[in-house]
Amino acid sequence: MAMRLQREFYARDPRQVAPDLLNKVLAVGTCRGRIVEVEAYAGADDPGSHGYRGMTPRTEVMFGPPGRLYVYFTYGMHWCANVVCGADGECAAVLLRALTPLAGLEEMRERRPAARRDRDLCSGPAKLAAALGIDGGANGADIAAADSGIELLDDETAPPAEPGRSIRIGLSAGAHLPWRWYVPGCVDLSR
DNA sequence: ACCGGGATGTTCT
DNA sequence: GAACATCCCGGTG
Repeated sequence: MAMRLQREFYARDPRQVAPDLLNKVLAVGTCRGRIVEVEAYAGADDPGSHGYRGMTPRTEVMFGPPGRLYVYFTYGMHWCANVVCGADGECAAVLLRALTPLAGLEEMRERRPAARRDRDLCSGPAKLAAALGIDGGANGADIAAADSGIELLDDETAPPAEPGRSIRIGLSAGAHLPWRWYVPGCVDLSR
């Protein structure tokens, strides 16, 4: 029996939440995927965070209450999804970087025609957002609420006892901070 | 396999 | 005007 993650789960430092999110399940409509790669973004301490220079219209959700989705548009064509963490007023989030597809694969293939194999469907932050149909309309969605169309579930698969850890991908500022976690050996990780 | 470049437009300086 | 928490395609070996 899969249980929705409660708000207290998110109301912590994103560097604690991030490894705990490994092997949790993201559900959007009939599509489901198991989280296998994440990155933590803190606010004031973190030059890699969108919120490093303070709140702007784009980053407002990141500074708000935990358990919401922060969805941003990048490179002129891609959406990426974060889970907002920490206390209300703090800037903190965890970027969802890769999933193992579990259900709704046919729908994902339709949304991601460029994916040649199923392991390419969700193996990157913009890929998984596209596969599950997450876009700007989901920004600010409260995934801890009972009536949320987007959910994070615990199906009692424990996170890896020894998760892989590395620096974050694609950053210039804050590139040295080792705030990426992943399921070692998983074939669905990003490139 | 690896590498290089183009797509595309919002956001902030 | 530059940067960007990316992806895809087409080249070469």
